[in-house]
Amino acid sequence: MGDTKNVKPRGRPRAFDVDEAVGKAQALFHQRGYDAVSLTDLTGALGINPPSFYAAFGSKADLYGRALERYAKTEGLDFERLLAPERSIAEALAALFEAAAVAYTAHSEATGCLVIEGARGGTDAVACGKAKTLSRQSRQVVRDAIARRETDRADEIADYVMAVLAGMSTSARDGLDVDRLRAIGRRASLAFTHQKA
Amino acid sequence: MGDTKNVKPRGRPRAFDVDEAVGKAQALFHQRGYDAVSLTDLTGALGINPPSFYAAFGSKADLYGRALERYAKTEGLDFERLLAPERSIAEALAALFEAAAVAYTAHSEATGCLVIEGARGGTDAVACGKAKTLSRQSRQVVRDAIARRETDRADEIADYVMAVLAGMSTSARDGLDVDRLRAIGRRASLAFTHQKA
DNA sequence: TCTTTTATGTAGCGTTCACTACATTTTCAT
DNA sequence: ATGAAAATGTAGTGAACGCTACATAAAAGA
Repeated sequence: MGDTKNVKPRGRPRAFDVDEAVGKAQALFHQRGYDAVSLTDLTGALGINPPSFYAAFGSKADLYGRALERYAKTEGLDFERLLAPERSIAEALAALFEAAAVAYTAHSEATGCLVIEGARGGTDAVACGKAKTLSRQSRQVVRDAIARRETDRADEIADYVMAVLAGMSTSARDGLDVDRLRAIGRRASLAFTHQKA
Repeated sequence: MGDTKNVKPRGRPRAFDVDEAVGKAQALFHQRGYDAVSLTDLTGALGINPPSFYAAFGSKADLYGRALERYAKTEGLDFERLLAPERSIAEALAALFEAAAVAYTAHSEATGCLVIEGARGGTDAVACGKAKTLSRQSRQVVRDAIARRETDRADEIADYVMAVLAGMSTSARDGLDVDRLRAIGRRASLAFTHQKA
């Protein structure tokens, strides 16, 4: 089972590992952002030449798309789990912000959220659009999870949650350590630990 | 009094108004961000040619610096006033977030905060540094204003305030209208309306 | 072996970028 | 009038960008 490269494809075999390359690209994009990573940077880091790059990935933006997907699977926040329905909203969001604080500072040279930072308009509209799509999907997941508990306030709370995550991502990129980021997250979840109005 | 252009400088007079040009540049940078505004965009918008541009402003990054300063003076949040010591922390921060909601959506084509968005690492390290300097100054003003009331928690609260402002700026750029932004600000200030622990 | 298929390395494409050399024009000071 | 000073328009610089033409190398199928 699993249709991973069992049959040999036919022609000259690829001299580098594609998945590994996507991982390296993900790290570069996360460190410096899409615009600040040039094709020369990428081919240099992968040890390949431009034709091999384009044969394997199509374009810089396409590779970015694969890096985003890989990030979402391997390092992105698991919203479904963190916002599981057995927790109260207060507990769930406190857990979410705590997880964000840890995740956004996990790699000292690649801080913040790749998706959130990528969704900010840069020079390339295609690349930015890919990140925005993922960001919207995340928002939808968050919104739906909240709606199970607070149906009418779901949109408003989702706005707040996305804003807090964006603020924490910004702060992480600004150099705040995990403890200061955690404090921001705890402060942000105070909005739910008391009131009801 | 005031040493505004009274004495005529000597040579050929400038064919355009420099301050007005800084204003146009400020608007362009605010709309698209530093990297996405090319010199061709700038000279086109100002109706001048590159030599006039460089004679007047020195470099793209220098003009950006002047645009940032102009923004801080004309459209930036007046932290000193908003965080005036006669208000409680809860009142002051609620007022700050309310003002941010309005300011960040005041121009439909140039949303968010120019300083915060500019401080995110782009391609140009010099331009980014100028924005970061202003951002740090703002943080210091906020921190000092808070310290007058909550001396030991000033840093932690300042982290939170800057993160909220960054999140609101992100949300504004994402297209949220003033009401949704206001709701985020109100939710964010709930952290201060109750607790004391 | 011989063809087909795919990936590779070399070299360079066209475009856009921020920025300038240079001659000219317009002003003030003498 | 004449020279100095400053800004202008024309035209183009070198560098970096994402990307590609093309011949060659390495594998599988016939």
